[in-house]
Amino acid sequence: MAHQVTIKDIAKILGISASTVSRALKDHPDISPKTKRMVQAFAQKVNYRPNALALNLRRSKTNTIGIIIPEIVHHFFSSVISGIEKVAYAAGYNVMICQSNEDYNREVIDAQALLDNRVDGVLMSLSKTTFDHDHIRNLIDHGIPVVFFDRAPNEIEADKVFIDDFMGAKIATHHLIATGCRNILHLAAPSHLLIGQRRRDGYIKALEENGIQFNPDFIIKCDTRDDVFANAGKILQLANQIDGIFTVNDSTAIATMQVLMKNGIRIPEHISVIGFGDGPNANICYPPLSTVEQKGTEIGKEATQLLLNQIENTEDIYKPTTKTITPVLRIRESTLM
Amino acid sequence: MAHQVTIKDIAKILGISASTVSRALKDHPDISPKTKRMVQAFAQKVNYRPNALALNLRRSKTNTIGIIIPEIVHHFFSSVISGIEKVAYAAGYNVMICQSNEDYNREVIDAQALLDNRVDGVLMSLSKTTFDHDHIRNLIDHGIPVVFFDRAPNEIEADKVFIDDFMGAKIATHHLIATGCRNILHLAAPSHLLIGQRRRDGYIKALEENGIQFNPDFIIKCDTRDDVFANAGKILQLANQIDGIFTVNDSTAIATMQVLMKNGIRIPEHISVIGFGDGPNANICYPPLSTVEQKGTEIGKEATQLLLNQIENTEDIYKPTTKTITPVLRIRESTLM
DNA sequence: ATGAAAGCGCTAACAT
DNA sequence: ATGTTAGCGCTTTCAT
Repeated sequence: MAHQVTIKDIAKILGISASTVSRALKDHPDISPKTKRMVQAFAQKVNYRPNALALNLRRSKTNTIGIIIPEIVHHFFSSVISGIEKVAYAAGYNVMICQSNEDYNREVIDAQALLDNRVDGVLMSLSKTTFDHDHIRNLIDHGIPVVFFDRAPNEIEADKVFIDDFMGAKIATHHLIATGCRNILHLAAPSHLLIGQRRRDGYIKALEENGIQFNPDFIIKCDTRDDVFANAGKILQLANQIDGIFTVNDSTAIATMQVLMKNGIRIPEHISVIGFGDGPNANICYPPLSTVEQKGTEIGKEATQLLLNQIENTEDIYKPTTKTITPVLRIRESTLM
Repeated sequence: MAHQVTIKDIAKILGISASTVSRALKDHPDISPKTKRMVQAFAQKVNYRPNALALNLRRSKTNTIGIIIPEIVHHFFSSVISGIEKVAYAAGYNVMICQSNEDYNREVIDAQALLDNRVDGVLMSLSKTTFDHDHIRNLIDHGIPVVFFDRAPNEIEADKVFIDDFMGAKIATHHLIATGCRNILHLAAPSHLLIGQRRRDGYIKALEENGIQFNPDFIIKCDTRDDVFANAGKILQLANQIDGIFTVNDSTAIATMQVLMKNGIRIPEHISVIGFGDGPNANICYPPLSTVEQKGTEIGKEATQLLLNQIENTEDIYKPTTKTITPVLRIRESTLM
């Protein structure tokens, strides 16, 4: 097992001091060209690599970004990670990932572990069970910048990156209207959830902007596959009054299409259906689902960029920004052209 | 911004030496109960936390596991990460994730970065463009244990964890036969890919074990959604000679069902279909797909366990193991009961 | 142009 | 029972 060669090793072998080696390696002007060449050539030969642990301790800087995420196995979140990873890597940072599993206690421990390891910054999305934010304040108090994505606490001033749910819902509904729909059903998430509320508002706004009277009967709380089956009767009963459906997420849209088609309703000829999310199954279902792309990768990239700005601008006092990413329409075959 | 309190700080305030503080904090028997109480109480009060950077350097041990994975946004791989994360966390380790993006050069850089950071071990799955393994040997030469999952090099002796593709295919085919199928089509991956070959062999073996004559016409190279559409004619032509289809992955199965149903063939009444993978869409498609679960989480857990064994058993020479995870059948509605 | 020494925070011989 | 010292690998003043 090969021992990692250190600056001291090089110094001893070359018969010079460690400080000279250190300087030579980083091209310090004081060092004579001859010494530099010698040291650099030798270092190369023995495959010298600085010990990151020692550097970290010395500089109190790790070039590592911490991530706290509710769950990794989820298309949206894994896309975010992927985006983070890309930008972080390009800037010379590593990523340390913690999964809270939607558990507040775990999130607290994760935050502490990242602090203990002196990560240079933290990107996080709150767990569903997090209502207290002392662990986050603790990070910030210790000078660790935090940027939130997707799920952020109102109580904390920090950079935040969101998808624009309102706009996404509006765009989706506009698309239905533009392709001729006039009576549009919305399958919604409960309105105590922010996304439920925002997407619902976007839907209503789009109707309004097109001079379509909003009909409260055309909103059903129904945001999971099972919900759709439970509400199948209600949906089918409305089927002959409507010509479009906007659902709060893709899996609801897909289940809805299945229920409708099973009952002889053709999509999009009789009813157009549009979802929200653009996960992998939007392409695989039948018919391929028109939907709104949630842009996880871009959210991850943006959040990381904001974090790096903060990490590298240590100078002045930082004014928190909130960035809103506008989702884009993915038109497939479940809506008319 | 709160300065992190150090052992030295505590020592100074309490008027004792740093070593006494250090010992008191870890309940060293030499320290008097009185001093211990004093130190521990004070440490608690000021929320003392050991600096992981200093510990890492001192012990040349980071309690961090490195992961190199081809891509994060992929159900199988993200499940593996999730499994890794669980076991690692329970054992007090953090995870550092690198995404090779199926790029050999990136993989080399990632390996080096993990080495520089002195991770205690590495879990990896090779990128598709990796044919040289010096970067991996480099890790091992420097005493960093490496465990592979899913994609491993034959040339390297190391722990490896795989899903048993052969067995999975056999189980799937057996299930079709057990539910009455006799003429089973296999939509296969190219046989130069290991999984293509192994799954194909499992299919043939199952036929054999049931005394069913293997018909070479009943294997079509077809392993993507687009492939299915391209081969739709061929598949439909065989439709009246067959009663079951085993596909090499789920998306192929789903596309096949769509083609068949569009042509009036009922599933599973006319033809049963079974896939391989059990990604999120197996539940969402219509009809819900019977398939073979690839057990990503379990693979991640097993691999991590093997790695931890190696990290912690530094004593004797290590004899590499290969672990094969047997996949399990997920029976849904695309096959008969 | 180079070297010696101190220090980042912690621990573990080695004193006493 | 406690303190002193040295050292993990590196950088950086401060000499020379």
